[in-house]
Formats: sequence, structure tokens, C-alpha cells
Amino acid sequence: MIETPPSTPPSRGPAEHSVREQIVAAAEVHFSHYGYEKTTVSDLAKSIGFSKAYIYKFFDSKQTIGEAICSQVLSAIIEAIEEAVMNASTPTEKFRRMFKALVETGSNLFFNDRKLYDIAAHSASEGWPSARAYAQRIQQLLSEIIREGRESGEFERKTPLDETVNAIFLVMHPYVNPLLLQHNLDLVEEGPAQLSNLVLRSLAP
Amino acid sequence: MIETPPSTPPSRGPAEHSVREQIVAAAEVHFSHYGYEKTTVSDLAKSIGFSKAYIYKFFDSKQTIGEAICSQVLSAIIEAIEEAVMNASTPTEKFRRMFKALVETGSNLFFNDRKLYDIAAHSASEGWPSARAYAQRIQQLLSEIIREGRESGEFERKTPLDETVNAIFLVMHPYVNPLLLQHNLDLVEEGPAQLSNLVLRSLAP
DNA sequence: AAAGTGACCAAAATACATTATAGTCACAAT
DNA sequence: ATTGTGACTATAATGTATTTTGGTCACTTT
Repeated sequence: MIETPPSTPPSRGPAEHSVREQIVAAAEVHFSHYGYEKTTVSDLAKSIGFSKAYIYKFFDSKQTIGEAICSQVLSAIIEAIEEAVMNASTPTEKFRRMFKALVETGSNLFFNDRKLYDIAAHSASEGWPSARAYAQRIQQLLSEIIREGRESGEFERKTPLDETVNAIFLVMHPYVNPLLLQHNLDLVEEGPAQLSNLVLRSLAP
Repeated sequence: MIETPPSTPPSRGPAEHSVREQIVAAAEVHFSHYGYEKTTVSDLAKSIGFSKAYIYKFFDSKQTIGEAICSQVLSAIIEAIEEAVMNASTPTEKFRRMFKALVETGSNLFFNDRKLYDIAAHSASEGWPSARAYAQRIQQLLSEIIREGRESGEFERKTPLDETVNAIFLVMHPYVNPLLLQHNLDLVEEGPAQLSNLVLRSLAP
């Protein structure tokens, strides 16, 4: 499995470097254990046996490190979604599974890796590139499903594609954005299913 | 115009009393000027020429006073929505106008009476009765529109009414809840219109 | 009874002094 | 040139002493 450096280029020093990877690895451990805020850059440095100053040869800021591991987390969600979609035959089913996988993976993260979830939520609230990329990828996935459904005649074709995708994304937004998802965890069971039904009804030819 | 005491009964002292009304009036002025948090109960008392202790002969707590003026504010939004709906002929148009009025009145409040808006947002985040009543009223209004549309054959009748209403309410939720609305102010123009279209497509017979 | 209050308390908010932390830089070693 | 650091600063976080504030109650006045 190849690591995809998702959109955000590392801002300093060599992109391929064992120390960079050590920093990210240490960050993953520390952030998921103590949380982003409670982990200091010195902690990270100490745990890999270097000085704090050296960290800054590879990363612009603590936030950049946060982004690195945040984009890892969000990429994992994306992968789960992609797999769920792949295993579906029709566009209708693909959409249902995408929505379902999205909230399931998201709320799983919330309950099992709260500290990492918090970073994702923070990322979303601050509009970090990793969160933007995540949302954009969801939208793209959605767009592909709709397009496929239109081509196969399963979905209606009158409404402009852009508007359809945009509106459906708005419907999904409270579950895509980790910051919002945590306020909707009580209706994780019913919500997405009912909304999927509604959306699919709206897509009927 | 008769003041509707919306769901929450006054918790102390006589329901009809000039002092109670004075308190509410003073609260409206102070809250909208200085905000809920920055206004002290003593401020209210002083402004109507009584002691703080006397206030508590009429209200259980500061929060109860907050609720009183919050429910006033939310009732005003409801009224605006009801008027918008009344002026529409078809259920389709009623839904469109409801959604539009909801968002417009809400964001107007945000831009023109920020302090009062903050109380509404606070109320929503704390799950105060006034906020619950507001959401429930919207849902009820929605339910009536859908029912009317079904009866007139304008909307489909296969899906259980409850599920339809519930799902549409979920779609509207980010704009109903003041706490969420403030994060969506950027798409106040396009969002509701596109979502209305989507919802109405889903309601097509 | 009804109208009204000052004195009082626990908890929250504020203000402020102190410490911890993100980030830089000149410089050393390899 | 690459690898690496200790010393430094401005700002953010934290702890703490002090004040405000929500809320109560016994009590007076009408």
C-alpha cells in the first residue's frame, strides 16, 4: 500500500527522509494517546531522540504535523468508503453504502479513537487543507456515482449534474464534517438510511 | 395580538402580573443590548426599580427569564414563516417559501439582532424547552404541508408520512437550529433553494 | 396575605502573576 | 552540504487570589 501524500506538500526539508517518518510515527502515537493539544513538540522530539529544533527542519509548524496525521486518519475513512462502494453493484446501492460507511466509520472513530477524532474535528473547524481535501474527495465520489447512475438510466437526467451533486452533498454535510457529526451521533442509525431514501427518491427518473 | 405562553408555564408567582411583564420587558432591552451573559439579574432589578430578590418571586432562575425572551424571538420567526406559507397557493410553493422564510428570518436576526440570536443559539445548544418547541412547531408545519400535498395528489403517497416528514426535517435541520445556521450563512443564498428542489423532486408522485 | 428587601452563601467569572510552549537562529559537528 | 543543537523570545496556557453573580431566606412593610 502506497502512502498518498494528499494535496498538502511537506513544507520543509526532504520529502523522503527517515526522520520525517519517525516524526509522523511518534506524532501518531502521542496524538492518539494524549491528544493534539496536550502533546508538545518537545515530547515528539524527545521520543525520537532528537532536539525540538530539528523537528522544524522537516515541518513548518506543529499544525503541519497535525495535518499529516489528520490526513492519514481521513484517508483511512476514505478508503473504507471506497471499499464499501466498490462492493456494490448498482449506483443506488453504491450511494446507500457510501452514506452508511461514511457515518459508520466516522462514529467508530469517535468511539474508539476519540483523540484522533478530535484532531479531525479541529481540522474541520479550522478549515485545514486535509479536511478540505477530504470533503472534496467525498464530493467527487458522489459525483461519480451520480454520473454512473445517469448513464445507466437509473437516475434522472433533467437536473443539472452540478446542482444535483451539490444539493446531495449539502444533505450529507452534517455527517461528512466531523465537527458536525458528533452532534448527530444519536441519529446515526436512522438518519442516513432515511436520508438515503429521500435522496434516491429525488433521483428517480 | 395575544401573547402565547408557548409550552413553558411560568414557574413562580402569579402568571398575570405587571411586575412579571416589567421584568420581561427589561430583559428584552438588556439582553438585546448587552447580551444574556453580560446582563446580571441585579441589572434587571435595578432598571425596574426593585430588588434582585423580588425578581425571584416571579422567575425560577435567570435561565427562565432567558427562555421567556428566547421564546418571544423564536415565536416571531414562526410567525414570519406562517405568514410566508399562508401567502402561497400550492403545497409545493408553501414548502419553498417555508424554507426560504426560515433561513431569511434566521439570518436577518443574526445580522440585525446578534445578541438575541446568541440567546437562541444558546437555547438550542442547551436544549431549552423554547428551542424544542420551536423545532417541533417547524416540524408540525412541515407535516401539514406534506399532508396537504398528498391529499391534493401533488406529492407521492407511497412512503410513510412519518418517514417523509422526518427525513425532510433532517435536511432542514442545519437551517432550523440557530446553533448550526450560523455555520451555514455563506450558503444561505443557494443552499435552501437547491435543497428545496431536491426535496420536491423526492416528493414527486 | 401580598409586596418587597438586605444580608448572606456557594459557585462562577475576572484579573493577574507565573510557567510552559511554539517557533527561530546562530552556530557546531560530520 | 547535511545533520544536529542549546539558548533565546514572544505568546499561549495554567494556577491562584479576588471579585461578581445567581440564588435563598428570614424578615419588614403595607
